[in-house]
Amino acid sequence: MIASLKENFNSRFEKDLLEEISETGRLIQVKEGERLIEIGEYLRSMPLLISGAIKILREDQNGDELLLYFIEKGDTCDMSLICCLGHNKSEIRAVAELNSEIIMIPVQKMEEWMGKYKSWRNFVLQSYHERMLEMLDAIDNLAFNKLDERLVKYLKEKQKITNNDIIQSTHQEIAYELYTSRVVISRLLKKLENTGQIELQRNSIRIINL
DNA sequence: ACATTAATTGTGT
DNA sequence: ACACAATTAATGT
Repeated sequence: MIASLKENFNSRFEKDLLEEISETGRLIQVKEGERLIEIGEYLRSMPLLISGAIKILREDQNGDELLLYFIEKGDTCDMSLICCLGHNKSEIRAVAELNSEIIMIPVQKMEEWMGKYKSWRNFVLQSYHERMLEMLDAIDNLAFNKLDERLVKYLKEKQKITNNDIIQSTHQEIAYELYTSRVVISRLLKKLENTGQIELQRNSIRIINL
């Protein structure tokens, strides 16, 4: 566990902290599609992502999902940070996008470390800041209805987390994540194909140049 | 190997 | 948004 921990967080955390993490955290493995956090749940530990990727979703009254953002290795889930600290219910759902490894840290410890380790405090604050900016960006895109931009961003993110130029999803799945209809996605993808940025295949999309 | 069905994608209204 | 055609994948016989 120490090894995988160091791989991702070595530069960020001091030695003592790394040790404490490996002592108190437990390493769990999740399979693709598994739900980590459900809306309304109380969180008693916070996740550090070692490998893989997690997607964070919001749900509306009808039970429809909207993709908020992805978490990659080396990140944590900021919503769960807030929930833990405030002892609130989760406002979001977390689903594993890929098979992933996660270290779960109990709330008490993370509170303790906030005072004890500067690197921990910085990590928390910085990732919180990053996510905040990303959220603002997402809100902009929603407000101005730039669906094509959202789609491009989605494709890029997916390319990044899978480390693969070929994206394995149907138009329907993408539409569901971006909260639109399949037809809209199909048309937008077609445009991107015509401008030579992607190549469309059945059940998959190849990214040429975004 | 073939036929049938279901799912995915493209397009016009 | 809806309807439908065309294409492809999945399944059973």
